[in-house]
Amino acid sequence: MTEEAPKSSDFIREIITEDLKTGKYDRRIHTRFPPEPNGYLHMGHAKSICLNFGIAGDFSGKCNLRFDDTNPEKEEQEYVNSIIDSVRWLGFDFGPEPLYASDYFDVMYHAAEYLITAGHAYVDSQTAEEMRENRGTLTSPGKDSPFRGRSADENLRLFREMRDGRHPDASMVLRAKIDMASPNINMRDPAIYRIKHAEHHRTGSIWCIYPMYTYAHPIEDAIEKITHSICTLEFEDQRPFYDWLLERLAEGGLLQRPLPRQIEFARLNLSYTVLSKRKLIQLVTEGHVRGWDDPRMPTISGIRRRGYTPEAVRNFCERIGVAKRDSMVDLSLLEFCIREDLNKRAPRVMAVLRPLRMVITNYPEDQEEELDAINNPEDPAAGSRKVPFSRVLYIERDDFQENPPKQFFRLAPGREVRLRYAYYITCERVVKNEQTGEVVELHCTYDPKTRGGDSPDGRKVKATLHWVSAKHALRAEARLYDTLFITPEPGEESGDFRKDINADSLTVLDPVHVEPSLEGSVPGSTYQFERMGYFCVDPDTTRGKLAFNRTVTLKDTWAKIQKAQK
RNA sequence: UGGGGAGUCGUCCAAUGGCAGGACGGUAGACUCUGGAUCUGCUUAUAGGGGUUCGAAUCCUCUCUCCCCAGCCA
Repeated sequence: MTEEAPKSSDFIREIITEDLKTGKYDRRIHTRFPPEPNGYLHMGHAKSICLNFGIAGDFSGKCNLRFDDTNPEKEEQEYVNSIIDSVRWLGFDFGPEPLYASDYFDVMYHAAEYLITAGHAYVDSQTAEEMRENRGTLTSPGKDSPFRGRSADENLRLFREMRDGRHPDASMVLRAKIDMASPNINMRDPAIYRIKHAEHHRTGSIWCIYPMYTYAHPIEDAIEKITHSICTLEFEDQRPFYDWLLERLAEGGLLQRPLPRQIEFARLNLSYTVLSKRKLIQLVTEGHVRGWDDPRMPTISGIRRRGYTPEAVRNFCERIGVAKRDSMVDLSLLEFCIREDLNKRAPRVMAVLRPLRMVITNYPEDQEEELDAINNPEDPAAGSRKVPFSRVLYIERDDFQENPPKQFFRLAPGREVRLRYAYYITCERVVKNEQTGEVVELHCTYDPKTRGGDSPDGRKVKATLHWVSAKHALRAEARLYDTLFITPEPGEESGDFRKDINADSLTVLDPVHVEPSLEGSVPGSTYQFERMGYFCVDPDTTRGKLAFNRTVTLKDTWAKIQKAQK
């Protein structure tokens, strides 16, 4: 079988294609996505997930979901659950169960004993401060620890005592013995095992020593026979150690070749948002948002609740590409992707967000009729539905102006417009609150001959308005979201991203009036509110009241004109 | 001032010695019972200098700028 080059390629897929050609890994491709369960997954992880699982798919390989759970103090089962959920939601299959680094603790421990025996590791009894001082600086070499010369026997004895709980946290640490003068600080005898008398979410209190990421990760990859270990740029300096460790272990016969290869790519940055676990956790704990799945959050659970689809996210990840240069992706691309997807699949409905009452004065008081409305012009198979019409309606407040500027061609006094799928109407009278001058109601007349929205005499109107029948409308709540931050790079100026938080990122509209066909909509279902945007039903919905999240607005030419005029 | 990376339209990604291209954005228009969608046009880039070559974004060289590394975090 000949491997076909994938359609969308990148430097990583090129490396893989080459490895396949040379038979380096016996024509086998195996990647992994290795999150630490210490937070919720976000869009940056989505990029990595799509890359790793995408490559597995492209090259008929496999991709493991593996929890990198080597630090019990920060990890929780709740995070494990949410991560599993997010990966599945994105549409990727890792089999019935994920894998866990903690399942390899025994192997890692024995590998450490081997390293000690072979003279490649030693127990250091320096304090953390002493270790830091002796590490040197970026420009000056480090100094050997006074404990560096301990015999293998003593090291082994001490390491076992560490394992057996005979020493308190931070009293000693196992270090790889490499070169304290290396220009690469990561090679200056990095710590590989530390003492932590902490309960692990999976191994409980079996262990009181835990491997460091630096040490654990290469071994995890090797155990799983990963071929290409793909990670982000900040691990680039770590690669020499990754290779060093695996080589030592292979030499000792603890691992078999071919060894996995680490490849680094640039992490995702998205304008007007933050993508770092530390910052996201802060947004949650400090109450800037309502939780990890707040629809304003760039977490997978957040965008999901916001109404994004897995298809849109995957498409986004494909469009942003993969490279090694630092970059900042425009939020507009993400929005484009979700509009593109929802345009094809979201049923259209009419909903009035900011209602203005309209009375059709020449429409009989007790008359009602049902008008045909198309469910999705992009999808003929979606069919049509009936929408009730009556004498009193709601239209959008923004669709009327008493003194319209030249480019405004919606409703105004004396002007005729179309009510979508209904009739042509003409504004005859504007009713105002005498005190405030606020427009409270419009009196209009309709042309019965235009039923359905077409004029037999061929006369044109410049605007079509959405509406709902007041009597039939369902009252609902709508949550409109704006970016969580007011600057493209939050915190860039001040150094504190919280200073750039958008105070108006959430607008709750209540009540909004939606057409009765929405009755009984279930959480997660998505609609296009015609002319307003894409909305999805929030889990907060109760039997009596629908709650909607605005996923994204429609492209709005009129808003653009208004903005340009300011 | 050590080491490791990276510099191509406003943004993201291509071009692997042979016409710098695509997408998003922006903009102008066509069409339209969503100021939506769709379609069309336009817009703008190889960090800088020197060199090799018939020919350089690509190779060599010098310079500049940006990012990462001094956790018993990952």
